[in-house]
Amino acid sequence: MLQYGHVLPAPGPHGTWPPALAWGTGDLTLARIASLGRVDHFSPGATLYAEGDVGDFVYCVVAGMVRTINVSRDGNRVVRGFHLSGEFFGMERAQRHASSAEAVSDTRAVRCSRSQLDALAASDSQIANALWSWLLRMAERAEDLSVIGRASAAQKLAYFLLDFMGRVSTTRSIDLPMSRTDIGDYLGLSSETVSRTFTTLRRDGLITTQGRYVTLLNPGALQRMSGGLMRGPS
Amino acid sequence: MLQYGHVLPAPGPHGTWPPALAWGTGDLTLARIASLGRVDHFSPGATLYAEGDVGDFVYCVVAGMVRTINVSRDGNRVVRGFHLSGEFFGMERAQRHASSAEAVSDTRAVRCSRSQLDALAASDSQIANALWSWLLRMAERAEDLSVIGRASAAQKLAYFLLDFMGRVSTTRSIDLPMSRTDIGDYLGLSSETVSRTFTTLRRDGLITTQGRYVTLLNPGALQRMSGGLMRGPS
DNA sequence: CGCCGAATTGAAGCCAATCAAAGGGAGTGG
DNA sequence: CCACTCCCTTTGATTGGCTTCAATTCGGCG
Repeated sequence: MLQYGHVLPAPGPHGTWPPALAWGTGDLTLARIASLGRVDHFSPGATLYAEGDVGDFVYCVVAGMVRTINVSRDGNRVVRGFHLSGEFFGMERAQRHASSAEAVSDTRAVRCSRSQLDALAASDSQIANALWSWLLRMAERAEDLSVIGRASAAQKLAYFLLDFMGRVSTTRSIDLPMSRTDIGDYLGLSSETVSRTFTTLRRDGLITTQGRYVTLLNPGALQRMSGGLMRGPS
Repeated sequence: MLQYGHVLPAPGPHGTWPPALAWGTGDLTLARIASLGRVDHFSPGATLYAEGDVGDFVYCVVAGMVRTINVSRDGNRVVRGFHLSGEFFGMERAQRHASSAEAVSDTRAVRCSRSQLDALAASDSQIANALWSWLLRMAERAEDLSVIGRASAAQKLAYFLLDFMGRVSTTRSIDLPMSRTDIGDYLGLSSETVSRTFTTLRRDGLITTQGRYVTLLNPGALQRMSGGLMRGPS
């Protein structure tokens, strides 16, 4: 993180505020972005880039899922974010990547240089909008995360599920290809606690699970449970 | 934040990256900022503005300290930040303030409209630099806070003390006018735990305290204790 | 079928929150 | 000047939630 969202002051030198919020990952924009560069394939666990790598590139997920992570000196792992189809990642302040990026599931992602993306955004307002939406999302998520540290395991997981539901689908079923450990390292919980909390939510009739798929039976209750951490359906 | 792009050298689509990092709150800039508007005085506990207030104003602390806070529906208080002399606050994305601002100690602060500040920053590169530094600092602190949720009480407090030492003084003595409760609400701890942790650090010979003043006897040990949360001396 | 990693479940320990009480320090009024 | 009060801090005791360690089950794949 610490990508543009935290730092960029305005939606462009003379843009309106807030910018149109169409989270412009419709097929058109996604296809156009994908056409920017070569689409590479990554198997689960593959590394797209490592922390400290120099690279003036920006990435966009075309299919699958990518996680960005940090590993501290003492071996603690922090998952900074999960990135889904149509979402950008790898934009950072410094020239070196502050996080590593790994494929969670079978993933196709396109890499393009910043200059390319700049040029594209300048000529394509849809892409510019998509980028802006992304920035706003990053900023909001950063703010959420600063609050989520105080929350209980159930609150954190409820937040996590609602966040994913909002991002990934129009239905109440979501695909969670990442492991419990990944989720735990994202929310600041142990994998066992994540598992236990899933069990609790299941027992309380709030969700059902079948393998990687989770169905949110009662998003309203989850919303209430999350304690208003979510900032609207975004 | 997110409103200053028309004036500052946007690092986004068309700017250089990263921007120059001079943290330009030298006396000159501070004096110039203070000369921008009327300098108001606030007694401890006084409210500068409240969450939800509409106000197209930006603030800069001239002397004293300001805290920005949120109170959730169920009464939980979160301190978003402490703002010292020369630091800006009140810049927010929306037109309404997302947090309340209160004076911690006797405080003098200058308020100016965004348009005024824009104009000033456009004509004064020192002030533009100060604003940029402020944005970067905010970004870094946001990132720190997203990690600090995972830390132990001692790690959090060590981080807090080091952060303040870096901001407030060139010596190892810092003035902490805020209450234990304030610190706790900032770090996500109870006031009792903050107090206990101070006691522990004192007993271990890492700090001494006299009233509001804390002396860091062994910053290196605190640094190690904080687990590398701090990102350099900023 | 058997293997291996992940998920689940159980039991114990630890850290911080909470409840409760005692100890300063500053300001006020007698 | 002293006594009193109020608020914050400190310390103690208990509780609760999460982590850790450990064992079992589940699911995918050769």
